[in-house]
Amino acid sequence: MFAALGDETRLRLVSRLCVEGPLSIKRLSEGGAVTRQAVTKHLNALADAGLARAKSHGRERIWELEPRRLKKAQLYLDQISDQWDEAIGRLKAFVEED
Amino acid sequence: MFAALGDETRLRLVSRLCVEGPLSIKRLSEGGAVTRQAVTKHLNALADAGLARAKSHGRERIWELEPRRLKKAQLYLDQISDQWDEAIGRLKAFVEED
DNA sequence: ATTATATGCAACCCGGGGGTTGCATATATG
DNA sequence: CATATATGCAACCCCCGGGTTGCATATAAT
Repeated sequence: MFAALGDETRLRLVSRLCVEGPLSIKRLSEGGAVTRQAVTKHLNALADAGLARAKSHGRERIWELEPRRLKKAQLYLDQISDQWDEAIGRLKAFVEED
Repeated sequence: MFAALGDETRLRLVSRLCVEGPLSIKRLSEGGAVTRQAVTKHLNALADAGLARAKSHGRERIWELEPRRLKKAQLYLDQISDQWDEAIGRLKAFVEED
C-alpha cells in the first residue's frame, strides 16, 4: 500500500478525492496531465491496495477513498517509530553501561 | 518517501533497522535474499528519502533510521483522513438538504 | 608487508509499470 | 431510433529501477 501511495499521479488522485469527495473517472481525468485510461489504471491500483473503492452509478463509476486503510498505515508507522525509539534506548543504555 | 517505503526489500531493511538498531551494510546483507550492492542501493534510496542516514565508522558504514521523517508521513496520512471525513460530511449534508 | 574484510563504483540485464492509442460497450439524451 | 457521453478492454511502447557481476579501494588483522 505504500507502493500505491508512492506514485506521483496516484497520490494526486488520492488528494483530489480527499478534498473534493467522491468523483467520476471523467472528472478525475479532466484536470490532470494524463489520459483517462491512465487514471483508470491508477484507480484500480488504489483499489487493489484497498485505498479506494468504486460504485457504478448509471453509466459512470464514482470513486471514493477508504480511510480505514490509511489508519492502518498510520498505525504501522507508529509502531516503527516506537520500536526505533526503544532500540536506540537499549543501545544508549548498553553503551553507557560499558 | 511513500515510494521509498513501497519497496519490499526496503521496507524489510527499515524493519530490521528498527528492531535491531543501527547496523553495518555487511550485517544488513547477511540475512536477506539479496546482494550487498543491492542493499547499498536501497540504503541510498532510503537516505534520499530522508528515512535513514549513515555514519562512517572505521572501515564500515553504520546505518540508522531517521524517525522524524516517519512522523511527517503519519501527519500527512492524518491530514488526508481528516479532510476525507470533512468531504464526506459535506456531501452527506448536501444530500440531506436536498 | 601481506592478507583479509568492508565497502564503493560502474556497467549491464531485464521485467514491470506508467502511459498511450484504438476500438468495443453501455447508458443517456434528443 | 440515432447520437452523444462515460467507461471498459487489449495491445503496444518505453523507460526506470531492482538486481547482478567484476573490479577498485580503504581499513584491519597477522
